Amino acid sequence: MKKIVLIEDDADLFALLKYNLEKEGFQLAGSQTGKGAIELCRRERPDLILLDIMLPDSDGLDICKGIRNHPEMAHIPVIFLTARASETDRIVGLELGANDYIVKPFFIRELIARIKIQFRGNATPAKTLRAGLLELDRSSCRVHLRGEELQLTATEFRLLEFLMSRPGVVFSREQLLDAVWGHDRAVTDRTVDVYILRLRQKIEVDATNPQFIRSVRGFGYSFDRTTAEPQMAAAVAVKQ
Amino acid sequence: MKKIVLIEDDADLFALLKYNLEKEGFQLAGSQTGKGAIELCRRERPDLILLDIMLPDSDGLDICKGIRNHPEMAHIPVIFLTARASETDRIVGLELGANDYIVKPFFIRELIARIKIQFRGNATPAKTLRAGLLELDRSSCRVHLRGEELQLTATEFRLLEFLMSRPGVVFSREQLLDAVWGHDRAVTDRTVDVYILRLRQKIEVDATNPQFIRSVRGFGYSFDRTTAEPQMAAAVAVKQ
DNA sequence: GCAAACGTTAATCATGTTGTAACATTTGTT
DNA sequence: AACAAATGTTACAACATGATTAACGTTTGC
Repeated sequence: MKKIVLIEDDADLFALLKYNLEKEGFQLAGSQTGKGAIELCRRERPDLILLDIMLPDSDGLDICKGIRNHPEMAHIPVIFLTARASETDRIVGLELGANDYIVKPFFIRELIARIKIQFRGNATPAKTLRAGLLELDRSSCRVHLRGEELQLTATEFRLLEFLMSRPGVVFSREQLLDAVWGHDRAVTDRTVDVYILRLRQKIEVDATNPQFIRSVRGFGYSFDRTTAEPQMAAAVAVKQ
Repeated sequence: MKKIVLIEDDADLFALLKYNLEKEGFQLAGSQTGKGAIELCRRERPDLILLDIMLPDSDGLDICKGIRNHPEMAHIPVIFLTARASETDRIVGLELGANDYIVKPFFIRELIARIKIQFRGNATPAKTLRAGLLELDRSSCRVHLRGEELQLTATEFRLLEFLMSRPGVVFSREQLLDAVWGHDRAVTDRTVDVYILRLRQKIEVDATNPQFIRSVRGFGYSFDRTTAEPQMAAAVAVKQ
C-alpha cells in the first residue's frame, strides 16, 4: 500500500482529500501547517508528497527544495497543489524538482489519476515472467532456473515465452505453431512435441514428472505448475 | 535542443502548438494523422511525444502502446492531449505508460510547463556511460578502456552509445539500423554485424569470449556481461 | 587533386539450430 | 489382454545464422 503525505492548510480541502485518497486505498499522513513538514516526511518516508504552495506559515516551494536537499528523500515524487495557473512558471522555472502539479479547483479523480501516473513510474511493464524458480526475461532474452542461466535456442525461447505468458491455458499444436512459428509455416505439428521435449530437458528437474509444462492428452500443452502430487511420487516408488 | 513529435489532427490546434513550441525553443516534427505516427517517431527519435487521443484514423492509446513496444523508443515520455476529463480513467487504468496528460482546452503555458517537467526528470542523464573498465563520454564523444582512449569512428560510437545506454536489452539488427543509422537507411542488416565486429576488436580484450557485447542468436545483440562462463561448460563436461 | 579513413556489401567458413522420420512408450478403450 | 491413438524420444541431414575477410565505393582532410 502506498503512503502519501499531504500538506494543506485549508481544513475543508484537507479533509476532503484525506477521505477520498483513503477511500482509494492510499495510506495518508499529513499536516495543515508547513512548519515541520520536512520532519514529517523524514519520519513517514512516504511514497509521494502532496504539497500546497501557499501555506500561511511557509512557502511550499521552500519545503520542496528542502526535501530535495535530503538525499534520502530526494527521489520521492512531489505534486504541487497550486491556486492559479500563473504560479506555473515559478514551479517549473526554478529547479525545484516538482514531478507534477495541479491547479485548484480540480477534480478529485484527476488528482488520483496524476498520483497513479507517479506510481506507475516509467511504465516498465513486467518484462520478466516468473514461475517459482524459473525466470524468463523478455528484454534480455535470458532464462534462469535456480539462478543458473539456461541456454535456449530462439525457437525454444519463443515457445517458452508464449506458454509462460499465458499460464494454465492449454494450447493445441496448431495454436502453438501459429503463435511461435508464424503464419507462413510449413511445419508438421509433431515438431511441437520435439520442442516441448527439448524445453523439458532444459527446464524440468525431473523429466518423468514435469513441473512446468503439462501435456494435456488430446488437446495440447500448457505451462502450468502441477502441484506435486503425492500419488505420483507413490506411483514412481512402486515402479522402482 | 529538444525535439518533439506532435500528433494532432485539428489543423488549427496543430499550427498553434507548432508555433508556440517552436517559439519556446523546441524543434518540432509532426503529423495530422495517426497513420504512420509510430514510423514517424522511429525516424525522428524525439525527446518527447505529444499525442492526441482522438484521431480520425486511429486511437492515440494504440499508438502509445506501439511506441512502448519498441525497446528503442520505450523510454520516450508521452503526453496525451485529451478532450475530456472522463477519458482520464482510460489513460491511467490501462498500462500504457503515459507520462502525463492534459485536458483540452488548455493554456499553452501549462502545456509548456508540463513538457519541461518531463525534461527536468531527465535533467541528470548520465553524461558518461560506464561498464566496468569501459567508459563512454557523451559530451566529448570519447571512449576509454582501462583509462586508455580508444579511437572509434562516428558510427561505431553511436552504436556503442545506443547499446550501452540500454544495457541488457537485446536489439534486432532492424532496431539497431533504425536507431543508429536512422531513417534513410538503404543498408543491409549484415552491416550491423561488421560494426559489432569492429567494436569488439576495439573494446573486447578477448574477442573469442566477448565481455561486453553479447550475440543472441536468432534475436540480435545486446550490451551485457555474459554470465555464462565457458569454463563452467568444460567442468560439466568433465564431470560426465 | 590526392591519399587516408570510413562505410558498405558480398562471399566464405564454422557452428549451432531446425524439422522430420522412425522408433519407443504411455494412455485409454474395448 | 489387445489394440489404436497419442505422446515421448532419438538421430540425422538440411538449413540458417553469425564471424570474418576482402574488396569496393564514398567521404574527408590536407
